[in-house]
Amino acid sequence: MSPIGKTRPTGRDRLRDSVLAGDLSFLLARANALTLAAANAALAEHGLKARSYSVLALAADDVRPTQRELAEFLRLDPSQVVALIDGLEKRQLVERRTDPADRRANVLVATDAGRALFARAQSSARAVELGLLAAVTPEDHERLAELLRLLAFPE
Amino acid sequence: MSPIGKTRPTGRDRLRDSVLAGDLSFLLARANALTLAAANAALAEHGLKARSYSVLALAADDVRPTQRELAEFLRLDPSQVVALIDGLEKRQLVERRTDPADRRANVLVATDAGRALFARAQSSARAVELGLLAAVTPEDHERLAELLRLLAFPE
DNA sequence: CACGGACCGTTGAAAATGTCAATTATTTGT
DNA sequence: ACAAATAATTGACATTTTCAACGGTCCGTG
Repeated sequence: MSPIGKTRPTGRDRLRDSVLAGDLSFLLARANALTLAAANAALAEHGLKARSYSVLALAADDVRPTQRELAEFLRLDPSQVVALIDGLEKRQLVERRTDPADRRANVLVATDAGRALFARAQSSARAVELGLLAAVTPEDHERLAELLRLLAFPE
Repeated sequence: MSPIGKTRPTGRDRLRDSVLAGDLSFLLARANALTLAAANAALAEHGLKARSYSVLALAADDVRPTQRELAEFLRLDPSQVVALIDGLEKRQLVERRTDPADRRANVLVATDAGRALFARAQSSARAVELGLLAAVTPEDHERLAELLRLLAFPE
């Protein structure tokens, strides 16, 4: 054994060998930051951001979520959901329908224009996602999604 | 084949079967949101947040990063790094040393108090991380980290 | 050597997001 | 019928993000 302690990689990216780089929270945060930036850039041409895209996706998917469900699913404050839907509704992409089963609640549905825009936006989003996953083998795509699901939806 | 279209899970969590739930960006965002909240809660007792913890970690690890390196590594604006370091420096956890090789740049080093606090904070952070990974098998921990690294550090 | 252009950290302002408490309308349980 | 709980909304406030401008320093070229 050499008596010398840690050999310090003096190169470009010494930081990548720090303890932090093994930290799951950090890796998640950084991966998320890059992904989010790429997604927002790609969605901009459709006048969307990741947030509004998510809301539109759920509306277009005929899930008929209430605003509360949206808030919890997207981890947003209910008041942010209000603003988000206001924006989409003003553009006629989405409509609030009062839930017949509970007149306090609104259920979100997409208009035809909303569905059309979502279809276009989705293909942009998919393209970006494939680009980000370039270094990951196809079978690992699903593995990654599975593992993330465990973190994203703890029982 | 049944002529009926999509069978709609009418249960608690129909949203989890939506197209969005297969979206990597969404899973990353949600996993990150939960993880970040848990980390912040655990770090609060040490007067830290995920951000300041990350900075302290790099300082304590003797990586001697410049502020610019910190900004890029943590995906922050350089001005945010200034504020972050100001906070830690005021608490004497960290010091700015002007880089002898480039007097424009500051290099960040941890004080003894900073190292001590980091050691304590790190064990809180690890405990939280293990809790979040409860549903993931130990060998998948590393697999997940590997996959996230590919996203977090595209060559 | 001197100069211009690039780069580092810092400041400050503006925009976007996040957090929270209060309000109205409705539901639910008793 | 009533009290407590819940859905959406509003408005206030804090935190975070984003950006442009500035002084000090470095580097390459003339």
